[in-house]
Amino acid sequence: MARERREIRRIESAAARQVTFSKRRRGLFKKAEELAVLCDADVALVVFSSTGKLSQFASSNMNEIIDKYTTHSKNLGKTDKQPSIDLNLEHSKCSSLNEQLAEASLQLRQMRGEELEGLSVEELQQMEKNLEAGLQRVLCTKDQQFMQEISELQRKGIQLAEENMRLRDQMPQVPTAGLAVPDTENVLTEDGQSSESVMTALNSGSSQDNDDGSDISLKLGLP
Amino acid sequence: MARERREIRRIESAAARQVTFSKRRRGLFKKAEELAVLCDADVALVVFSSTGKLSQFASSNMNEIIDKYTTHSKNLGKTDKQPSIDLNLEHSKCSSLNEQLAEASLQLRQMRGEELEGLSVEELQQMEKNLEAGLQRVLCTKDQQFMQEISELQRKGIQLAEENMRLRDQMPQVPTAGLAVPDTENVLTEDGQSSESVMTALNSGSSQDNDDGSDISLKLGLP
DNA sequence: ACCTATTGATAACC
DNA sequence: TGGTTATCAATAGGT
Repeated sequence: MARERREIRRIESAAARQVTFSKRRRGLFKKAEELAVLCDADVALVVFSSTGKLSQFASSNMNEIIDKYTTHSKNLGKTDKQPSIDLNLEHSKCSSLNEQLAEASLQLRQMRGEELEGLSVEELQQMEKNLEAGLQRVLCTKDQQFMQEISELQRKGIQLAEENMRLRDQMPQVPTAGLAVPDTENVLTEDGQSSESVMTALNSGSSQDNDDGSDISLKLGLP
Repeated sequence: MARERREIRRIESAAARQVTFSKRRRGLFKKAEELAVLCDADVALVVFSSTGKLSQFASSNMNEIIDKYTTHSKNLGKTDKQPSIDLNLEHSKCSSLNEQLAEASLQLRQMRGEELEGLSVEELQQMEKNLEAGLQRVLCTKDQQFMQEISELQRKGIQLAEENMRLRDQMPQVPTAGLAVPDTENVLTEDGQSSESVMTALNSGSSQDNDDGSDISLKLGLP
């Protein structure tokens, strides 16, 4: 319902998923409340985000509604009893967690290339796709961090060069023979960065495009 | 949202209320499911109509979600006492499992390239290595399965060809004019598969080649 | 149950 | 996270 129709399947980008979650959750809760008010219904809504955060809505009292629900569904489900309901709950939760954990670690092992024997060709192709996508994102992130580190080093280098220059100025008796010191070039900006360092960072930043053949050359514009 | 705006307050007419309830309930459940799918969230929705009829939706298992809910809200809501040592044991087991599960799913998400922001360059490099290794093994396994499938198909093809030859020997009165082999085509093999089904399998199998560069061409050495 | 004018929700962008 | 806008989706009222 917006600029463009969206397919109803898991949003891959974690950031986009989070944004959509916030917006749609708000909408869902609003509609739940409207249904409760308009139609005099008893509504309970529980949502766990993919990061495990809980949101809830209940038109009356959540626990009452849950009780009412369990009572209703119990009529079809169970004749079970004795050993303390709480303990049963905990235990089933444990089992469920155990299963989830087993599944998750199987997936992890498979992503590392272990225990692939039972998989179909289609599943293998899917894994290949996922691994390649993950690898791409990892490479991207790594490159970004490299670039960041480089910018930082460049900044420090220039700072040092300026310090250097100042020191030389204070010692006019030392002859600055040879290649050195184009002096007045590095002019300080407010925050202490020189205009040159900013330009260098910009240039290295735009050179990022191929996956891992990053050939970043580090040049400290040393005087 | 329609011909006319409707105030959000209880609908007095029972008939109109019922109609609106049906329509809006459907919409609400749809949106609940969409949120669950799009955002990978765990959603539970329980609705009692004003006449007491129950409707429910749960993205996974209703009881599990309710358990998770009660556990969560217990942590904030209550000064609960000593719920028996057994229960404490179970609970600590649960917590540990929960932590492990959280860790495992974080790793999975990171292998899929999400939530990489906090990682150091070293960690990223390690992940890159793992992903590449996993990818290699997946590709290997996939190729093996392809080859296995191909061998199997070749075996069956040869079997069929032999069968074919035998049949022709037994029917010398049929002139093998041209390429066509009318009506005697569907001859059962030992395991009950017809030759036609095998040919179909061969065709569909060999059409898979362009995603990883393996271009295996299948030739049945037909007599 | 179906139809459509209209309102409401929201995807993409900032 | 919160605001804006162009679009898509839900639905109120009528048939």
